[in-house]
Amino acid sequence: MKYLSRPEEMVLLTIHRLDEEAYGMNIRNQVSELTGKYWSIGSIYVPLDRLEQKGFVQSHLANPTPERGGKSKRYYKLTEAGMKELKEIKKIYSAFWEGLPDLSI
Amino acid sequence: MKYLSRPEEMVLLTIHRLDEEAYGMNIRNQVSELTGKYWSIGSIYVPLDRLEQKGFVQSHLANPTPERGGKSKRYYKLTEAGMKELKEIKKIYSAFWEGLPDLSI
DNA sequence: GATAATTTCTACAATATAGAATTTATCTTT
DNA sequence: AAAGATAAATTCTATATTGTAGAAATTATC
Repeated sequence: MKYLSRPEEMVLLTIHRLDEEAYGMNIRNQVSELTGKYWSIGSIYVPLDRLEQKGFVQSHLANPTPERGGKSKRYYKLTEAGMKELKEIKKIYSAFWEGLPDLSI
Repeated sequence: MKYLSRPEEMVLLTIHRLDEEAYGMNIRNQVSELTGKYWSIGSIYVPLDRLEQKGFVQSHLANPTPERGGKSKRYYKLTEAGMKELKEIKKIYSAFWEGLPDLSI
């Protein structure tokens, strides 16, 4: 795509928002909350993988926590490129939305 | 998709912006101008068709004009559903962007 | 051993993107 | 004034990429 797709953008913004708490399931919860819709596991993890492939985020596996349950959390953070991409898309976006009757930003 | 894709959104906003002058080639020119990038013919017409299938725009073929050249223009306008969709996406979008360090809307 | 929280993996559906082909009007030339 | 050249626009089609769902696997505590 020429730009971040919408799910990619939502996930990327959510990683930024969650900061130190940005791991898969948490991201999913936050996206669900902000949109009010159901997001399948894949609809979060697949974009996450692709964002990492494109160099917009970096991840690392954390050590197990004392809470019950499974695999270690994989934490994500934005890279410089990721931040730059967000700024780019915000600029373009504003150009499209500005000055429209009934819809000004 | 859960929401308008980004190209769909750009095309839809541009139709709204161009108002009475919203036909394919004109939409393409405007999108190219606002993004500063190349947009192929298909990358405009395919989303246009899908927007119409989904009921977000309506089109009609105009009569030939006195200028030289080919097929009649097909003009597009937003439907009620299209306008509603834009408002919906704007609301969601704001929720994701608001209150972020370095990126507030 | 059961259960829980998380990630990994995989398949299929939908959308993005490019550009050739087609259509149909005016322009140009004779 | 007819015939071919040219131009503006749309329609069509194929391939690449992205979206979406959920089963399977992993690994911790109860």
